[in-house]
Amino acid sequence: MKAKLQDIADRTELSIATVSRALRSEQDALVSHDTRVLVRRVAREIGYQPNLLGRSLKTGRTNTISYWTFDAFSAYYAQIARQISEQAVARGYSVAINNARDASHSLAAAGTYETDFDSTYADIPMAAHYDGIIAACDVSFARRDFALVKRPPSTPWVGINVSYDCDLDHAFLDLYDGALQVMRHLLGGGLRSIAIMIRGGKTLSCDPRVRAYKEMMEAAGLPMQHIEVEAHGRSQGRASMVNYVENSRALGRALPQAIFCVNDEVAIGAYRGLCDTGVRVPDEVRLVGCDNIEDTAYHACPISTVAMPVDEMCSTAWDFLENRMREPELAPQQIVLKPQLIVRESSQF
Amino acid sequence: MKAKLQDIADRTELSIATVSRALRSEQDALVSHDTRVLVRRVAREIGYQPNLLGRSLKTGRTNTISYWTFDAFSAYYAQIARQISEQAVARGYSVAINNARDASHSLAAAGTYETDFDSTYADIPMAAHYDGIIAACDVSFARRDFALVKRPPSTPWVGINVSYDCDLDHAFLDLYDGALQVMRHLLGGGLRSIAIMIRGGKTLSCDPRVRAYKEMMEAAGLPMQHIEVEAHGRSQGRASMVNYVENSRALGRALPQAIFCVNDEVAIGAYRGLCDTGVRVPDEVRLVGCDNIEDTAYHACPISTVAMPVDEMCSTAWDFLENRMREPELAPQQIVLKPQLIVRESSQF
DNA sequence: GCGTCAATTGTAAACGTTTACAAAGCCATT
DNA sequence: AATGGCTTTGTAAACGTTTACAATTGACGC
Repeated sequence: MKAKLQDIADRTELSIATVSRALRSEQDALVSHDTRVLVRRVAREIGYQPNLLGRSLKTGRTNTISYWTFDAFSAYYAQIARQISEQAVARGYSVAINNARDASHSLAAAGTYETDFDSTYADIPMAAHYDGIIAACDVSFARRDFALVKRPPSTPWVGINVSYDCDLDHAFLDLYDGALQVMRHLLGGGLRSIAIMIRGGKTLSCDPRVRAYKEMMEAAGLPMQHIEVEAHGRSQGRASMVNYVENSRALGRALPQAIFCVNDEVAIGAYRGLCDTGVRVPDEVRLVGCDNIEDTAYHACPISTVAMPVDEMCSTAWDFLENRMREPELAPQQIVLKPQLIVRESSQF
Repeated sequence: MKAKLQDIADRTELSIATVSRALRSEQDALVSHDTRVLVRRVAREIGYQPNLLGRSLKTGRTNTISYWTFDAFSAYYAQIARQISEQAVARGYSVAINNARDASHSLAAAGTYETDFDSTYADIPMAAHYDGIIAACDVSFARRDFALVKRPPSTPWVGINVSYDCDLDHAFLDLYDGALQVMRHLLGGGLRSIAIMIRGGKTLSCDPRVRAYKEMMEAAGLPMQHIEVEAHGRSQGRASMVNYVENSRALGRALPQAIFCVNDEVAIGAYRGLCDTGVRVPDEVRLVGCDNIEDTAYHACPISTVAMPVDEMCSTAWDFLENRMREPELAPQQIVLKPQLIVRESSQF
C-alpha cells in the first residue's frame, strides 16, 4: 500500500522518530547530516507522502480553512472565492468551500439566497477540523448578530463582504458609500426620476444600498421608486424589467430616467429587458449596476457599476485570520473598504 | 475542549466502544434500545461532534473527493464546479477544489492555462487522503496520456470535460461534434469566408474544434483563416479582434463573414472588439461562441453558442466515481456527450 | 579515570476514532 | 443441570503521525 514512516524506518534501520525528524526539521537540527540525507533519499525512492490525517490528528492543525458562503460560483462571488483560494495556496493552506446553496437545492433553484446559516451549515463543516473560517455573508443576514452564527467554538473566524456591526474580526465593503456615489452621480446629472431595482422583503429593509438611495432621494425631495426582482440574477432582472416596461406602457406611466440595480447581474438582465422592449440605453433609461463583474464592460453599451476592492478585502481577511490564529486574544481587527464608482456609457450624460 | 467519545463514556458509565456503536449504528442493532437513547441524549447535551480526522484515520475513508481543474471560477468552469459540488453534498461527500491556477499565479495572471498537472499539483493534493478524484482537464492536455498524470496510486479517478482517448473512466464532451454543428450552420448559410479564433501553439494543433473546422473547410474547398488570441478570456478576445480589424483595414483585406470563437468569453470579447471598431454584428460579421455561458444570451445582440450538457456530464461522472469506489475492478466506464448548437441573433441569416 | 556536556537516536505515549474478538448474561432446549 | 445461541457490552489493538523524555555515544576538561 502507500508508503509510511515505518517503511522508511525499516529500510534505513532507524527508528520511526528519527525518520520523522529527518523529514520535518529545517537545516540539520535534531538529526545528523548523513541521516537527513539518507532518509530523504529513501523517502523519495519509495514515493513517501505523509499521511495528513495522522499528522493533523496529532498536531491539531489541518492547514485547511473553510470558506463559508451562500454562493461560490456566480461571477462576483467567484471572484472572491478565487481570491480566497489563491491566497490560501500562497500562504500554505488548503481551502474547503462550504457553499450553503449546495445544501439547499430548492433554494438554489429558486435563486434566492435567504438561507439560514444555522440550518444549512449542518454537520460536516461543523465537525471538520478547520484551522479557521472565512465567511462571506449575504445582505439578507444584516440584521442578525454575526456572533450568533453557529460555528465550532474557538475556531478563528473572519467575516467578509457585508457589514454586521459586530465586534468580531471583519473586512467589509462599504456598500452604503458605494450607493452614495451612484446617487450623487445620477442626481448630479440632473435626473429627477430614479428607481432602485432590488429584491423585496428582508433584503429591501436591510440593504445599505437601499438606505443610501432613500436618504439621497429624500434629501432631494424626490419619491422613491422600487422595482422588485424575485432574486438577484440575470433572468429575474430581465423578467422584471420587461414586465415593468409593459405595465408602464399599459398605464401610460413614464419610465424612470435611471435605474440603480442591486448588482450587475440584475443590471445585465434589465439591460436585456430594455432591449426586448425597445427602450434605448442610455438615451431613455440610464442603468447602473454594482460589483463590476467582467461582463459589464463588454456589452454594446457598457454598463456603469461600482467596483469592489475584492483583492484587498480578501488579502486583508487572510491577514486578520493569520493574526488571530497566531494570537487568539488579539483585539478585534476591522476594516471597512470603499468601493469606487465606474461610469460607463449606460449612464453617461 | 471539544467533546469526544470518552466524555460520553464517562457520563453514561459505558465503554467507549458501546458509545461509538450507539451513535453510528442504524436501528437498534448492536446496542440496546435504552443505551442508544441515553447515549444520543448525552451526546446532544454536551454538543458532541465526531472528530473526522480520527474517524478517517481509522476507516481509511474521508468522504471527501478532490476536484482537479485548471480554473474553477470563470463562468463555464464555475458551472461545472458548482455541479460537482452540489452533487457531492447530495451524495454525502465534501469536495476539495484543487485549482491549478492557484498554484501558479504567474500563469493565472497571464490567463494561460498551459499548465503542467505534474508540476502544479504539488504535495498537498497528492498527500491528502481523498476517496476519489474528478479531474476536468484542458484541451492543451489532449495529446498526453491521461494515465501518465501523477496521482495517488489506486485512488478512483474520473476524467471530465475533454477527451483523451484513454481507457480510464470518463464522461467527456464531444467538442468535435459541437464544432461540426457550428460549421454546418455557417456553411449551410452560404458563407464562404469563415475564421476560427483560438490560441495558437499546442492548443491549435490539439483542439478537436480546430480539427472539425479544418475538415469542414477543406471539404468545402475553402482556405483556413486563423485569428490568434493570447488566452481564452474576454480581454484577449477583444484585443485580438480590434487588432485584426485594424490590420485588415490597413491592408485593404476583407473581414471574414463569420468567426467561430473557441469559447464564449473570447466571443464576447470579439463582439466588443467589433463594437469598438464599428463593425456590425451580424450584418458584416457573424459570431459563434462555445459553452453557452449565461452572459451570451443577454447581450444586445445575443450570441450564438454551443450548449454543453454540463449537468449530465457531472452527474454521470459522479455515478462513475461511486461505482468505481464500490467496485474497483469494474471495466472502464465511458460516455461521450453531444453538445447542442444554439443559434442566436449573432449568426442569423 | 571520572564527570559534564552536546549531539544524536530510541522508546513510548498520545491524538480520537473503529472494530475484531472476547466475555458476560440470559433464555430456551435437551 | 448442561449445552447452545442470542444479545449486549467491554477490552484492546489499530490507523500514521508527532514529541516529551530517556538513553546512548563520544569528546573533552579536569
